[in-house]
Amino acid sequence: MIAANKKTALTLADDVENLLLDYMRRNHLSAGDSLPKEEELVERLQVSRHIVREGLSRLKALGLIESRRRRGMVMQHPGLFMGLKKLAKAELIPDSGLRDLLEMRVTIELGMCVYIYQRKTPVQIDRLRRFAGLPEQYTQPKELEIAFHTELVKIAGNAAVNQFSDILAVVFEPIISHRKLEGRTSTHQDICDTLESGSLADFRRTMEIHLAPYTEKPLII
Amino acid sequence: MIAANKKTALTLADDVENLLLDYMRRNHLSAGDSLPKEEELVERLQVSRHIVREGLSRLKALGLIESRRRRGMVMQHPGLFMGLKKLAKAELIPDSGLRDLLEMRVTIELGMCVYIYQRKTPVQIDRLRRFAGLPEQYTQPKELEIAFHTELVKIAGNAAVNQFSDILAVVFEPIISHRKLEGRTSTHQDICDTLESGSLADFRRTMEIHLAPYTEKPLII
DNA sequence: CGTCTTTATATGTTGAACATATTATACTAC
DNA sequence: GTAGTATAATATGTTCAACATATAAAGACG
Repeated sequence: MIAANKKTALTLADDVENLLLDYMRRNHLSAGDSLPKEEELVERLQVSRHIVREGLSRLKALGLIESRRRRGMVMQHPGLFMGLKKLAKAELIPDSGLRDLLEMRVTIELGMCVYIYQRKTPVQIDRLRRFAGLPEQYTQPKELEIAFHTELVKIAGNAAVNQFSDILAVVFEPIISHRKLEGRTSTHQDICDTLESGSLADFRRTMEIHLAPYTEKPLII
Repeated sequence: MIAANKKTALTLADDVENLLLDYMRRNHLSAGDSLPKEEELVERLQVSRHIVREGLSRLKALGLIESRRRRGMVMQHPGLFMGLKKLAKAELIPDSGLRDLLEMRVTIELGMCVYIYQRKTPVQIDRLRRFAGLPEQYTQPKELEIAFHTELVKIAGNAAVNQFSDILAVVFEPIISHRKLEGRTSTHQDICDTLESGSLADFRRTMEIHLAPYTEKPLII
């Protein structure tokens, strides 16, 4: 198990990127704080302004900072899945990745049933019902299916899961097989009903039935 | 609900980043393919080389490409969670985010029980046992706890989940409360045993008991 | 045919300069 | 003194023109 197949020698911009990340960590910077200005970084790191800007640019790509003229580079609340978001939007995730992500997404929803049930409020259920039974609002039934589940999982109130779920909502449409969904025996209406007035066990069972087409063996495509 | 609080006018580097992503999508580029060389991009996009390099640098930050001297920019299989990985390594995820991620991670493991059980092999179980009962290999019991669960979830064979789980393994150690784990009634050995020779229901119940400290109400810290 | 040398090429790095938006300051008017 | 406006200062945005360097490809040589 020899260590390095890594030929790629570290470039100066790579170093700057890491040094900036390290600077943020050491100084416990959080959203709203600013980084030293480019000129100062040039002096402290002893590299050209160009390289500094490349390093900063990478932090922008990660959604960590935003640059504002005359104010400098200010930190943002980092989106946990910014990279995934860009990959998804650019449709650069290979099919194998999409399948894994779909399995992951469905698994999360199933596992989150407990929290959804625990943390539900009447308002949220009302809101959810709007996505449950009004297909005429959407041209494609698939979109309705996705929107409903995106909304459902939001009830659990887990911010990380919500970001994840929102991003994925865009990319699943093409890989969901409509035929597989037709045979199921529990509807979105049923889910709303059991969530509102059933037991946790009822709700979970309804969800399991509803998601069965996704969890069965040869997973779509 | 007025639309735009977005003051940040798009910079040229932003455009280049998006154009490059779009170029990859349109041409169905995947790992191994190369992008046009910088000089060519300069001509086609009519911006300075510096700007082109900034755009390319951002794709590097996302792990989408790697630059090799004299060969150009070649695409990599994109890590789905490259952004999260960098945030985690730099310890830039706020505590609220870590809590959500831990809940997400535990939820996934619980939901993945079915697949773990379905896809297990004797070899994997043997490997898992190495992390189950040999605390002397680790200085901190917490590290053992994390390593075991990281290994366990790998049996499901979901690449996306594996990446996610590997990244998170590094950051959870500080936020896991050791005291809460002490009272539980199912051990890593029990998990191995039921996975090997119990029913799916047995395995799932053992997992639920084991993960109970994580799923109980006031989630750590 | 294989090994070494040379050359061409794409990325890596630097410097100096100018453009531009926006904050901060100074100034005017009421 | 406060409000509104003109002015200057400042940090980021952009460009151009070089030179450095690693390395893949071509050529020379045994």
